[in-house]
Amino acid sequence: MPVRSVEATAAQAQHTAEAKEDKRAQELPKASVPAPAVYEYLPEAASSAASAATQGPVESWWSFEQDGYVDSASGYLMEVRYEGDLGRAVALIYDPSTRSMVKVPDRTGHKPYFLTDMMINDDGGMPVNLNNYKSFSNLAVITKRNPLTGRDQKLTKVVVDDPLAVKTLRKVLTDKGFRVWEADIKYYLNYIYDNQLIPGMPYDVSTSWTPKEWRRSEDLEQAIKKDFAEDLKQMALEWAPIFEQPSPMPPMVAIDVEVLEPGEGHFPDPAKADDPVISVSLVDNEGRKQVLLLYRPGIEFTGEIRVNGEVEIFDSERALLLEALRRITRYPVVLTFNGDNFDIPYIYNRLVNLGVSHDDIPITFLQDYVTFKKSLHMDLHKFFDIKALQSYAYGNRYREKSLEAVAEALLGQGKRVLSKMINLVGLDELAAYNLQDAALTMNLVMFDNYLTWNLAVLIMRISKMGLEEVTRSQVSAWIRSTLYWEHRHRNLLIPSQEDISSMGSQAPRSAAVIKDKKYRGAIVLQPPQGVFFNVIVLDFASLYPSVIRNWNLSYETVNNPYCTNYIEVPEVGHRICSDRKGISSQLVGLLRDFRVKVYKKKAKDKSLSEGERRWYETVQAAMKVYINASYGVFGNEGFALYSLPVAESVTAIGRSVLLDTLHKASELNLHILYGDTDSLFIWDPPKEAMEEIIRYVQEKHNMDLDIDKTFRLVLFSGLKKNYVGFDSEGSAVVKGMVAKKSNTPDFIKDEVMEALKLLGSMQGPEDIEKTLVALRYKVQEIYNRLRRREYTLSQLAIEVMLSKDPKEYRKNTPQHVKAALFLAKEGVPVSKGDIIAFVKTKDKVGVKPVRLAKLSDVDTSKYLEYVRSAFEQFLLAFGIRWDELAGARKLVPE
DNA sequence: TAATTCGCGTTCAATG
DNA sequence: CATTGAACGCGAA
Repeated sequence: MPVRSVEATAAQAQHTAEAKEDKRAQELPKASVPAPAVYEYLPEAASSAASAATQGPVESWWSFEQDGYVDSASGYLMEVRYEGDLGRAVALIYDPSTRSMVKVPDRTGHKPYFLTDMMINDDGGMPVNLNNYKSFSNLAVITKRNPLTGRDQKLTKVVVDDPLAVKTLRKVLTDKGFRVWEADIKYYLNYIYDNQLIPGMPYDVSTSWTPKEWRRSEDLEQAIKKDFAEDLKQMALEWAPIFEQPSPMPPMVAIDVEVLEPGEGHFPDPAKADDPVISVSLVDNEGRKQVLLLYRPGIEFTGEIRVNGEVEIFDSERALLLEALRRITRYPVVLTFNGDNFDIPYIYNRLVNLGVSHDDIPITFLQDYVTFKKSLHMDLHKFFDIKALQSYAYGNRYREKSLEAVAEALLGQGKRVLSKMINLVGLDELAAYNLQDAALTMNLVMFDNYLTWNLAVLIMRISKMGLEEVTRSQVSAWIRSTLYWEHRHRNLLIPSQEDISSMGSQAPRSAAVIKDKKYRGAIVLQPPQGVFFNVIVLDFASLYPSVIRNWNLSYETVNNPYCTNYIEVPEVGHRICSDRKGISSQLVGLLRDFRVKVYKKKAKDKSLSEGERRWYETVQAAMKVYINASYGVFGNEGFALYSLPVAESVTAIGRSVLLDTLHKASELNLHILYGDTDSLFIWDPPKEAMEEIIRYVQEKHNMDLDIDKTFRLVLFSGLKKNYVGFDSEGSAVVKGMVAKKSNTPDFIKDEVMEALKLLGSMQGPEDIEKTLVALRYKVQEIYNRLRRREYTLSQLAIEVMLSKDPKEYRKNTPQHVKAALFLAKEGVPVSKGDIIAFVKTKDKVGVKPVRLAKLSDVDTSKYLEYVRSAFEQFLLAFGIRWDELAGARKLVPE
């Protein structure tokens, strides 16, 4: 939803919505447990404002609070914004000594600008006259090194008074045929880059920025000087403090808002805010829990539910909202779950509807999100939607990005279930429900010693983006930002995509295996079919990042005609410059070395405290997210430094390293069973040969080949990316199998896991026979249960995610979409990202949403097919087909 | 405003 | 009605 229009709509709605003020309560709600306080709204500063809060326009409700602007500050830099009213960048600084947020408008005189090749005439005049443009400030001649040519280049800096003017003036110049650079960078990021600031770190700021007592570690600096590559030492010393400095710990509050629902199947619209807010909850990181309720005739405390928090009842919705807002904005950091799209705009528009002036509401609508004038807003819905974090930091533990799903997966705690429609529940139940949501939101940031918060802070420091930006953008924006900052650090011109693509050939030189892909990826060896005892899995530690580092891969080092010395990439033939170090190669190398040589060790160092170890664990996790994505972004057309030859070279080198290692392995008479991208499965190897191959890879390729797993037993189905390994404790590692997939019904997953226990108990080949007998019995049992309908609907449910809105499916209508459309018809809203649970039915459509289905609708034979394919995958390892095991005739139901 | 390719299983829908 | 390629979702790396 375009946030700007929210504001406009609210403004228009303003005069229609007045005079909706709730009548004074005729009676107080009945006494309940705990006894609620009934408040009349009394602002702290002026009692004369008390009546104003419930009638007529509010005069200076907000301005009696300090606006927070200061000339100088000392504390953690959390965000930089551009404020149009001031016409300046404003830094938000968290000051730990007062535990508050202050705002420091720029005093360094920084202004928006962009670069062009239009040079000033000898007489000082301009080839294109920009003086007529209102926001034009001045021109300056500067010199930057062009990373593509490797040469210094004179450029004209076009300085303006307003970031919007960058857009106008760049067009003026490009229309005249001049080239422009760095015109797409958001102004506040330019401010950070030009001042070489590191968000998340402490500063003293007044007319200039000075780092404030950054923590250093003597030991670490020694280690860097000793262990890091020559070209990275200086950079590493400069970077080290960002991993050592403790993270800021400001007071935080999580909030959640409940609104009266407009009717069955309809949801409140934040753009209109027609329906009253009936409850606002605040839960902070020091244990305070508050809930502000709206009095409604007929809705009372039942006394049945204990509310774990302070409860207050307001007879005026406006007073409730203003008071809630007053409390919320005292906190430097505000957390929500979906606050960008719901809670915050709702509060804003609702207050406008209730007659409060825009200027009196300390909420601000920025370009991409909604926040507070003097506090930061972190929307966890956006944060947990960041794919790189989902997989590398949270281990893919959640799939759906709802509060319910994320909290259940990460905290083991769900939302409260309402006993009836929210409009009708008693006030105690409403309060408990509302509080629980805010508490879950707070916990998602605090669990595991503030893992989420610390991750955000570390990524701020690495990416050089403010908290609000970093928690709302994907990994490619982080990497772009880090690289831009490094370009400024080295006085390098940031090239345009066109500069990069026109430098050398961008055409792919390898054919992808899958159609519609741009270039070839990794090798997957064909595994055998069978049962193998004693299997060692070797894998390359961070193969692709190591390739990027060792081969000096970067957008400016690949196919660069300005280079004199080259190394050719095997198979694809791209030429890698060896004259100088590539910037992304260095960044990836730096993070990789920090992670491997320092922080993975520190995370396990028993001489450190538990708290320190957890911090370093988070540090290494943040680095992992970064380096793992570093290859992929170069293959993404949307990435600012997109370079197909870089991505293609990475995979080509990866393939050649794997193949060479494979070749060496066979020379050593090692029996390779399987391998995928960066791994090799070796059958019962002699120890010496293993040591030999590890040494070989180290010397020949300068890469770490590690023993990743030692399997007592591996079952190969004969399919790629599909096997089960058992370690010495008998616990199973299942890869790729039907039984592992999230869209497989639970009863199958459970039954397969049971069966795997049988298999895991095999000690040697002699046990195979009797295991098969047990398996046969198990399958028969499943069949019988299915036939007798002993599994519940939820065990039979198939859960599939809508990758787009149901209406967007044009070519096909998959089953989960059919079920989703069914739900939509029943008034249940369904949209992109939702997980649809359905069962297979005997009717013509063949599917039904679980919540609308009965056990008798279920088509048993379809489920038997599912069971078959799940079991067949590991039966294949024994060379047995399903029919042989189950006896085909017996298993045809009905 | 978007990290990549490789591989498998199920289902849809076009084709005859 | 059988066959087949494409669409789709999900996982491995």
